[in-house]
Amino acid sequence: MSYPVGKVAELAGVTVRTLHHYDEIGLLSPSERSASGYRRYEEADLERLQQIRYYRELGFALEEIAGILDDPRSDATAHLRRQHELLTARIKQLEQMLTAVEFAMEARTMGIQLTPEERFEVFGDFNPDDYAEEAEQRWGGTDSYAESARRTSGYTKADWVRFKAQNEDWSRRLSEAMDAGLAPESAPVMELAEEHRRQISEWFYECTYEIHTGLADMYLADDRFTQHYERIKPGMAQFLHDAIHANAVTRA
Amino acid sequence: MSYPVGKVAELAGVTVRTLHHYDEIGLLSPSERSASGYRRYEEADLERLQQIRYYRELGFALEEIAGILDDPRSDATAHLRRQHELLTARIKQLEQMLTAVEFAMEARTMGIQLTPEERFEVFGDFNPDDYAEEAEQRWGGTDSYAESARRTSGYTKADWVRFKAQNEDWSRRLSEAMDAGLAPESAPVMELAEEHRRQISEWFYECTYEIHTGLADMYLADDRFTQHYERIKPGMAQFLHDAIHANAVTRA
DNA sequence: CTTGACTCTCACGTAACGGGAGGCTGGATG
DNA sequence: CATCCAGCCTCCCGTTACGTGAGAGTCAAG
Repeated sequence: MSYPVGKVAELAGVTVRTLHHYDEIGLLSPSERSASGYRRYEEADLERLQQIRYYRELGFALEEIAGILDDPRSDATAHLRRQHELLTARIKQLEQMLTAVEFAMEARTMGIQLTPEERFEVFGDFNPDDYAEEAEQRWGGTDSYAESARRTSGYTKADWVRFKAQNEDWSRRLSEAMDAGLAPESAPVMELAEEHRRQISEWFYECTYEIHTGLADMYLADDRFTQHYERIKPGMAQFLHDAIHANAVTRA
Repeated sequence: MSYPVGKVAELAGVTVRTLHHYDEIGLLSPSERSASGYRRYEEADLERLQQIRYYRELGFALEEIAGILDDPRSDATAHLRRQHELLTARIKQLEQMLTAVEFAMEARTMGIQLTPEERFEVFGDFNPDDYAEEAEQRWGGTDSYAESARRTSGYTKADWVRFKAQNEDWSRRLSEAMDAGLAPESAPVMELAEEHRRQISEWFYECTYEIHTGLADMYLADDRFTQHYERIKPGMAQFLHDAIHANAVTRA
């Protein structure tokens, strides 16, 4: 299954010209061309385009994106993790701007003058464009790279194997709890739910109880997730969902 | 009091070149020049620059911004109001992107394939740049302008006078309630707090209870706001603060 | 009175496309 | 089977919002 340029443009919400441009500069070249020279985009190309769109939205330059995506040290999961952090930071900043607007509004209705510093407080040290640059510095290519790269940017294959093992161990114990006839609300099962949450936090992003229950709902709402758990053990999706909710209620 | 170009650049978090550029295209020309030709920016220039920065951050083109800012139908308050709406919308979108990233992450750890539609769902109809364009359309220059302009973009002087009157009436009644020895937690005073909140919602932006209590805190934390109320009546800042909090607790 | 930081005005460079021109292609249709 | 017409191709020039010096004047401090 492959898609022509127009279809991809429509899907991704960009123009055909943009895709041509990405091809020209080598950022995203379709993995195939038809006999007549038509561009044909495969699934993998779409995934790359998805990453490109996210990084673009976060203010990265195309050349930087190329560098990031072609860096063999970070895989798809690492990108998602990084995007998660960047998005969180960005939202935080916009919320600050929102507060600043509300402040300015109140000041206006009361005829209060803002100081010059206050006017631009929120833009302060980082102007919005090169906050990508700031991220660059944090993750970029210099000294302290080694440490932060491990934490935020990319896991080694060994790490990945370790995570897989941890995760399988966890789902085995969850399965056993079900066999033992324990209730989702029981203490040991809630502890397993909590462990699940901590695993996500440790390996991917800070998983709040709110996010966690959101995931739990998704496990039931989306067939593919449901089936993932159902294949491990029938009833597990519902069981895990209930356990996560129970855990969130009692802990949060 | 006026500032040289370098100082302004530092304050606003832009380069000197950017200010030169804004001057060239007539978007922001300093209200004065020194004898030797140095640019001197006044307070009013800073306010305009502040507006420019916000609209830029929201994705508007410089020419559009010039049009918006020079539109005599909207004043500073209208801009703030509009920016509030746009920022809220933008944050909402980024939060959707965040959810999408979390989704993609979960999908990955379970080895689930995303459909092409899902990959770009969040970019869907509006690509992030021309969502300013979308806003343009909503507020821009065509048919249904008259209505929406009234609601979101600019108030007439008559409206403004009406608001001032409403507001003064309200603060008079608040003052009377204090004279009558009513407690901030009493029903009639909480009703006045609620009225305050509704006024903000009606005239400026949707003021949730959370935002409202935030404003209340600010009335105490920021001297200028405190003094605004203290000048109406000593103790009013604290009184209003308590009333808003009491109202939020019981209503929300 | 000199130095270093700041400012001025050209003027060319760049990133990320937009928007045609001119010409193939390929599935549907009379 | 010819004929559309939408979709695709490759140039190639235009645009926006600045970046980046070059060369020269300005100003407060020592």
